[in-house]
Amino acid sequence: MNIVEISKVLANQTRVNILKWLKEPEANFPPHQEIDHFDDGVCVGFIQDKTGLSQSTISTYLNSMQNAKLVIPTRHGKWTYYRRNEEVIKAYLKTLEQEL
Amino acid sequence: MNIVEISKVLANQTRVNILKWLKEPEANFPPHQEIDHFDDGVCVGFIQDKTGLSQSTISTYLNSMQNAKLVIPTRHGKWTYYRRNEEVIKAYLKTLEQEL
DNA sequence: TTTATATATCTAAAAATTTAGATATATAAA
DNA sequence: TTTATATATCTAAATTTTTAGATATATAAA
Repeated sequence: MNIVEISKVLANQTRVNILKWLKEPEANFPPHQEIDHFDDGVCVGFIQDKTGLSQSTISTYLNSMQNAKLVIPTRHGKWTYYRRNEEVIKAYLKTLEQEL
Repeated sequence: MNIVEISKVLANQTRVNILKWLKEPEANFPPHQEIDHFDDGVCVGFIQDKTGLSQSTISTYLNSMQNAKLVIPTRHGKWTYYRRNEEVIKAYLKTLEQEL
């Protein structure tokens, strides 16, 4: 858990939005077709649609968020679903409280 | 209180260090000559010495931290002292906890 | 097995950040 | 009132981030 690396992720409104949206996938995204739950998160395409940015940009964003361990990817067929990594998010907040 | 603006400040190890050092000026900086307390924080020169970066860089950093309202400057003679703005730091942590 | 679709990676241009030297300004000291 | 010192601002070069088009890869569908 790296404070500066995670802060870099949060230093961009779109990436903050993605993390927020993933808190309540049902409220923020349409239902998936192949899978009837959001247990593994939301597929890249839905996230891309919601941001309005290009596919490659969102893929890059999600990759940086994954590197910082803020999200966890799961592959289902040809889709990749991303969900929040609550443990790391909690650890980040706790560390900020203690050290900052 | 702007999450992205503050996260940008925290996206740099030196700036995070400065905030940490300012939590305990007595432990992290030599005593000031003209003023026998750290109530208004620490002068720019001491902060610069500790980081090893140039005077203009540290001034730029402190300016960005001041714009984000993370620190408060106070002028004493020819020195500018910077201290933490605990209210904004707390508000940032609270907002992150709620929204993130 | 060819085709379509979802996502990742490569590449590169534009924008932002980092960093420091030079200069300006404000104040204190001589 | 000239000089020295502390900090801020200006300028510019180097680096990093942002962003998207092009291409590659993985899987499903036909």
